[in-house]
Amino acid sequence: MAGKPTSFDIAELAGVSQPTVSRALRGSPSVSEATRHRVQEIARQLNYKVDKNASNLRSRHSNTLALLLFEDPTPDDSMINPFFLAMLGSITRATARRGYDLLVSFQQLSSDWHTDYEDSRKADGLILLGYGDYRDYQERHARLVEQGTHFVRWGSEEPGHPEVVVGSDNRAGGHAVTQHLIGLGRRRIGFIGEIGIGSPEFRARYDGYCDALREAGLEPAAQYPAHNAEEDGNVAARNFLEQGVGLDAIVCASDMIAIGAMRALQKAGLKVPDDVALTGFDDILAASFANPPLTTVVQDVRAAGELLVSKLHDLIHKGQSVSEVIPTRLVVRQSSGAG
Amino acid sequence: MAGKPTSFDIAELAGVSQPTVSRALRGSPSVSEATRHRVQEIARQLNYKVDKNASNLRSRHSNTLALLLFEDPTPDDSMINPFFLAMLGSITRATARRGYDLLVSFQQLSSDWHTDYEDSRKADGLILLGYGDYRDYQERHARLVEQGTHFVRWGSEEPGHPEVVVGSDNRAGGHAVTQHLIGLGRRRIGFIGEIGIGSPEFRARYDGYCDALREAGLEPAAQYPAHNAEEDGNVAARNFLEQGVGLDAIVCASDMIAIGAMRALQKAGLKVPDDVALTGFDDILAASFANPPLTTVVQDVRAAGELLVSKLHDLIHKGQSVSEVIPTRLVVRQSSGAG
DNA sequence: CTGAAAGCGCTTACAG
DNA sequence: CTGAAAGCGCTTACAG
Repeated sequence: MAGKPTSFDIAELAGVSQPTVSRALRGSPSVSEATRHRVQEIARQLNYKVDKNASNLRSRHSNTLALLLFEDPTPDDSMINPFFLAMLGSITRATARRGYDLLVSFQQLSSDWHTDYEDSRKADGLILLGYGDYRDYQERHARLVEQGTHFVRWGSEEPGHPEVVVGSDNRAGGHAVTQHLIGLGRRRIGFIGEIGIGSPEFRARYDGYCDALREAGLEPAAQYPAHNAEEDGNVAARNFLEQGVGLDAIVCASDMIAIGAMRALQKAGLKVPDDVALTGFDDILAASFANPPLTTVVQDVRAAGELLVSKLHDLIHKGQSVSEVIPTRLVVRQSSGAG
Repeated sequence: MAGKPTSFDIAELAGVSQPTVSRALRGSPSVSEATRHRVQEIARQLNYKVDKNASNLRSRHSNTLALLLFEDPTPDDSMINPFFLAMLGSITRATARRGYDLLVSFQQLSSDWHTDYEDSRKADGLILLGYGDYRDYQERHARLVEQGTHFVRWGSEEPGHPEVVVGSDNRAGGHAVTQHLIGLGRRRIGFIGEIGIGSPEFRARYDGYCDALREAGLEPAAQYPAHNAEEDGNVAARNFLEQGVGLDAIVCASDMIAIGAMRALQKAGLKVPDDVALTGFDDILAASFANPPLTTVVQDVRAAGELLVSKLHDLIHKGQSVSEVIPTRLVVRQSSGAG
């Protein structure tokens, strides 16, 4: 027996047929306990492992999930958004718990990702993670649905799309954090973050911000676009300052944006939170180390990973599942001026 | 043609044999350009993708790399070390650049990882990433070598082991940061971090710390163990304080440890850096947001991912490669009391 | 440059 | 409970 042992080698040693080895190793109930024990013992001794390519080919599923991470407009090689990195960790754990392998891939929105994984039978299903420009995404999305690909997406539900989406309650989060600032006496509250069609999650946070203001009889004071990057937050805050918009608080669409905005404000000699209160969204690790520490909205990353995987599992095995919105939670630290 | 198209479907439509389709799609030079064009065009129209399970089975390689992330003694479900998360991002990018798929898996040091991937032909090679307890690792390591598994490891080279290792120059990093503190006039400098056999990287940082002190005619003032976690750093610093060890600086074996130590010092009413200077290692995102921002040693994560993947590639295709040490770089921020 | 044949190592009917 | 046969969809000799 040269090279790696096969099921035929085990069969010969165990004195049974090769299919019986296959059944025994998979724990089929139609194999006698004695046979199963003998086969498993021999397999163990020979360090035999089932060839996944062969078994996947025959059984027509791979027991593998693919995580496709598609990134912002600026997919430079620098840094991945820390929130997605945390999601990646959580998803990896959740797939392992369910006995799947996980294939991870960075994607450009423009590439062929929509066909590459399930079509080539590398994966039984896809997890889509990213802030995608929705207009661009929609064509591909239609293809996925049409081809019967199993997939779940992280983000916001889009009306009229039957896909399974798991996401945070961004609107409630934006509402909670804005209400918190209002309760602390802030009145001229601005917002930093994209609110266009390409950024539905930021948009929902913005909508929650507007809701809270209107409930309090206030108006949105100002809004500046920014993608989820420190530099974008920095630039947006500088714009606020240059234009002399007098704000006493800024709700930022993400922690990275807030950290960038904080840098701009402090550089301009303003005190956070005394002159301007500042809040983030995500609760990435760095948020609690900002100076002052950032009041923010926690996204439950652990639940997110668990739900994405379990729903994809249902889609694969039961043919259906439903979207779900995960509650968010306000974390009050010093940047909002509480206490 | 029900279900997904196969190479036979393409062959029939193109009026050639099925092996010719296979060759044309792989860009074999022994196919006429006309045939190749015709086949590729038909494949595109039908949205045909080569079945990876079949091609892997036949060709006996998977074009997939597996990243096995094995974690610290306390593999709770909480959080993955941010440095490893950054490495994960970098490795994912590097594998994609080389056309490999990446399988990601968390491993317990105690589990069967050493056989599970290459043996089952899920991957052509393994990337091992983690602070492993070396004693535990060695048995498995021997098995990997013995079975001819292709693998590279992140970390420190171990004498007498022929494996390919990529890692930072931890000793030089520990030396540089300690020398920096000495240059600023600090004299009683402690160290927080494990230095046992199970933590070779922390140990190397410690050795560099000792080197720098001795060169300056100083002695290591104190050392406390800590794994790479905020809480461990916090506990270690509290121990220093309780025991009344008078220190004017502490070199921490990682940023997470330093952040925890900073919390303990500040809680005790000490000023960083005025009373005690503090330094980290890794340069995770949170390091620059600590208060005060953390002087630390940068590990070149991008180079790390690139080298791990290219060396594993060489191992797979040329049968050999060599270990490499990546230079580190000191980043001076305020926690060390400079400027 | 192309085709007919074989075979990678399994799992799945089917038969007993 | 077990086995003989077939076949998943490719790639690889081999022949021409």
